[in-house]
Amino acid sequence: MNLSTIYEPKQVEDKIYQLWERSGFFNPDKLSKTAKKPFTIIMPPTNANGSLHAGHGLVLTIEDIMVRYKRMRGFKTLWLPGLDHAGFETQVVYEKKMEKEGRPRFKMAPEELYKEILEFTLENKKNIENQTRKIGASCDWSREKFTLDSDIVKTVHNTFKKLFDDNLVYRGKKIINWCPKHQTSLSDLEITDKEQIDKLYYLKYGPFIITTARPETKFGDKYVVMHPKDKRYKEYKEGQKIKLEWINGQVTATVIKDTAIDMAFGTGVMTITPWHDAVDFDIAERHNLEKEQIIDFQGRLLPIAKEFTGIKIAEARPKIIEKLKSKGLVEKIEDDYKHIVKTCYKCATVIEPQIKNQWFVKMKLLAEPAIKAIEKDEILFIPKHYKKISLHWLKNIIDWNISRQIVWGIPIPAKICEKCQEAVVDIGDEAEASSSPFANARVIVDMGNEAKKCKKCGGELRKETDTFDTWFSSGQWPFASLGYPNSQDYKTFYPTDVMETAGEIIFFWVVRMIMLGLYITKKNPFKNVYLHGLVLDAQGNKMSKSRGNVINPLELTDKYGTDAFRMGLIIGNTPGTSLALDENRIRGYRNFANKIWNAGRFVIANTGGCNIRKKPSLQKRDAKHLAELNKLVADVTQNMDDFKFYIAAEKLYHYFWHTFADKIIEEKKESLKSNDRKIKSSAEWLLLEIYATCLQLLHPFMPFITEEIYTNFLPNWPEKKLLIVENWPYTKTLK
RNA sequence: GGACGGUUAGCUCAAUGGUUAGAGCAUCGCGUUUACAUCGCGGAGGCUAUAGGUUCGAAUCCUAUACCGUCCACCA
Repeated sequence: MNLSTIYEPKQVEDKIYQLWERSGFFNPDKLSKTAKKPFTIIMPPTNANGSLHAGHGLVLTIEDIMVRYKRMRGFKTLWLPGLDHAGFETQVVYEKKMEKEGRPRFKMAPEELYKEILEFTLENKKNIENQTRKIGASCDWSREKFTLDSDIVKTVHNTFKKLFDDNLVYRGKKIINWCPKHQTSLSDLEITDKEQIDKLYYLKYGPFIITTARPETKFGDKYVVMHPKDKRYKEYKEGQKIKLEWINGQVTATVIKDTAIDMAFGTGVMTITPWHDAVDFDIAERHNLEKEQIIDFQGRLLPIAKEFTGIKIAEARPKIIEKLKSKGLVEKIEDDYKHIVKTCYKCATVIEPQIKNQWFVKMKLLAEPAIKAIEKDEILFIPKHYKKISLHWLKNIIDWNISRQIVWGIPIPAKICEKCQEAVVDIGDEAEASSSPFANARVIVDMGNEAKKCKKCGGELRKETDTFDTWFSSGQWPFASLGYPNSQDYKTFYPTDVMETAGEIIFFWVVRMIMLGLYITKKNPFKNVYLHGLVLDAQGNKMSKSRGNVINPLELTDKYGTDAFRMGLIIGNTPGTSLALDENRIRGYRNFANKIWNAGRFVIANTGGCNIRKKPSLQKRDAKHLAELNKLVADVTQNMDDFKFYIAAEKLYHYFWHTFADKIIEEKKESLKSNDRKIKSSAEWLLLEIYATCLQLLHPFMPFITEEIYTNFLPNWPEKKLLIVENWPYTKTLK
């Protein structure tokens, strides 16, 4: 190894990745026949709407470590990569792009928009795949899946049909979260609470004083609600009618008593707007009250507002108050009313609750088996506290709105009667599923055409235009991506072993995968859930485009090498806690890579004739060093099995640098000069043995440099393989 | 209002009830001995947030308090 004293990652990484890809060992079918026991990780499908960020770097590194370790342990190891169309997320990204280009989205035909986003996604695909390779991910590209592949769409449709047939899906006119900017409904998880200070208005409503922060919704209010036990209002009876003067003239109010009222808030009386408030909606449902829309889906007032019709609500509010003042209906106004408003998690627009016909999944029954599985520890969470968090959420679960009014997604395979709104789920004759991923993703899913007229009323049926919440399809990813129900892969690799993803999306994704997996396959989709935290910048701030502190992982791998980048992500990062990504640390691990390189140069130069398979009788001190190494192997193996990669990596770092390089090599320099053949050969064998073993142990963490040295510079001995499929040293110590 | 975390060296974080609580970065001193200056050797830096308790033994387990953070929740 007559090479430079500096390790040059750029001259190594691409070459080595190609070597691995050509070897075929990413594919479990190409591994040794002795590899029988499967080990499976399904990669969280990458959003196909941009580039990799540091968080992806962490996902790929952690999973690659697990996968490389298990592969070396002799498992039939599958790491299945995937891409997510990421419905709403991608459409938002694309709309922003269109906005910049000055092209309004809502003027575009849905098919056109779909086509453009598909093209955009395909462009990103190559980019993302190459970046994934740069991180060193040893995933099986031959099995790559995309959430819009026709076979995936088919699985998703079948699941939807089964839910519908089992009466677990319904189409209902319920109050939903409506984003006026994006013109779609959102699930409860896609809402961000924001604290805000507004005015609180005390208004005279007949004999009552009511409080509201949203006078613009009050046009249609005709129910006045109070707590049944409120003594202040005991003279008013349920159902009692009261004539009173309101914004646009006289109205008749009806008294309603409901325990949802907080007697301590304001005056203990409120009027309700069931169309635009979830609490009010519930009250109206309980008492079977009329509901009326006041604000349209663009956020403008409807004709019920008379002279305010067509005005945006923010603009209308002060004008309405002016009118109320002129009529003497304003009692007082508080300026510092602090309250929570719901906003769209993507654009921060204030959510306007609306009543709309939407598709919902009943979650209570689906949650029960998941609760049991988690309580019985059939699924283990790392870190443990996520068990409690999941259970708490599952036990308080509410129905899930799975329909979105966006084009970029899997169409909901249903028809709806124009007349009576009866829905038919019609998955029809789908085209045969294709085995080729992504390329065959279809723009529009073929729907069966059997149902033409409504069975109930004979009315015309129209195709549903809504698409699924993207999490509805990714919630089925473990079994869908493996080709449920008939494929050999599904039979071999499901249930999977580990689901590794960001703790942030535990409700969005992980828990829903458990529910849907159990519902469809009757099996837990995975045995372990490993959740990592956020990757923050060096100052501990969340990375965001607006803050301008986004770290591009590729810049770091370029600067310091992928191996150093990976070590920087792993060491000091315990599961579940966020990690401040400090460039200085990565530089430290680049130095470590260099240490490995130079120690290699020394070992190889001084052990030329040594055959590692022929162990000489060791000097006493050397035997002690070997015993110490074996202790390290046992410890590290245990750490790997316990998912404690941060400890394993740190131990290896320390052993290699401060024990092997600093002490053992220095000590053996004398022995290597010795004329006593016994002393010399003992030292040579020991150095080579320790060095080779360290390369094996370090390989999951630092795959490039270790493979490069192991394969290209270490002497050849019988049965030596590519490091990626070399036996994990533990198997040696077992003998 | 509920739930879940966290508090350890200047900074970022480890520590599987058991020697003297460890790393990296930063810092200070010394050192070019042909594997490596992307280096080596050495040092300084801690009442492990606070107060109790359990234990032969606690950073670690329990209780309370304080502060920081995250998530969930329908107060108009």
